[in-house]
Amino acid sequence: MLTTEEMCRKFRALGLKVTPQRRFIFQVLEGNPHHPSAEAVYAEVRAFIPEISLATVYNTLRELVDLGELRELNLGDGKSHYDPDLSNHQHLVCVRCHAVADVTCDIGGLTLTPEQSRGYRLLGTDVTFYGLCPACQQQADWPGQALHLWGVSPAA
Amino acid sequence: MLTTEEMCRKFRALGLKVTPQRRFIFQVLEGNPHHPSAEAVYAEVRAFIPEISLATVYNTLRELVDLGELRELNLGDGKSHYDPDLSNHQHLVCVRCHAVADVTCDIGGLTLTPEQSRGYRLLGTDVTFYGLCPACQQQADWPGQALHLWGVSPAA
DNA sequence: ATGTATGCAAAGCGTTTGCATCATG
DNA sequence: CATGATGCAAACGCTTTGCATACAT
Repeated sequence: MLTTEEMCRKFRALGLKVTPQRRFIFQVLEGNPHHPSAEAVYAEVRAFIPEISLATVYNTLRELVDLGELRELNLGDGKSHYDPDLSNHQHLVCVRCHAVADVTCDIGGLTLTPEQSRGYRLLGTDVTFYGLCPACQQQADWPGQALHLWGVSPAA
Repeated sequence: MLTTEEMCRKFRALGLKVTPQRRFIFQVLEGNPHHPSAEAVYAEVRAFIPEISLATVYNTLRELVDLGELRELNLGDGKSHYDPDLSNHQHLVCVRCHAVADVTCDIGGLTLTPEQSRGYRLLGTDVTFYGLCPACQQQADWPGQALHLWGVSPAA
């Protein structure tokens, strides 16, 4: 994502208005490494604008996603998470507590042959790694059955 | 997933009961290549048991997923899809109509170094390709902005 | 006979939308 | 001043759950 000031300029250039609500949302997202959910962004922005509504947060997040300034992530917990880091990186997600670590790994080898792509025009590839984070490995109460929730290929 | 008969045996062995509802759900899923949603499974099973409830379908699908007999897929359309094919394969999803093609491509090169895995115990890797299916490439009404909805690394 | 599964309906959760009001450009 | 954004609350779609009844074992 661009910096807050650059985002404000971009919004104005597109005929969109820069409200205090939007500016604070930009600010909360700028450089945010925590992959926050909409609710988490809402909570953070409320520290600055207590009256902001959750709907405004959702609307602004969607605009940023549509503008290509924000990545929407599915971490498997049923809610969308948002990542302002547009650089080529992947995510390593804890299947138990949904903690996320950024991973930079070369996925250049992942190409589809013409037979494999079946006439699809390939637009992008999502690679997500699933595992147990250090903290959750300590916990004894993990049933161990939930890997299947993730539609995942077994680890090598 | 196992065959319907094998699934019935497995359920009984686990102390779970084999009802006509469950047997038909197994049957609809067995070898099903269509990555159906819960609603789609419900529709198909209703052809055999018109009185079955959607809740029963959801409950049985979840049991199968928990038993590791069914893969739950997120195709980006907001609902879960189910895949009885447990073999190592990936999915190529149309970002416009959510059509799905199975892809078998070697992801063995996707390994994380110890520094990359940050102490996580790696359980699996999800690779999903996004693109435009042949039919949707014909449509002119595609805004082309929605790639960002997918948290995706740009195509090579 | 025991205990689990079922159907139904309601609740739950994340997200979107309608509408009157407000404020940016 | 005109258009687009806001807040609120209601609606939404998917999924889960509570409960009384029915059925598999």
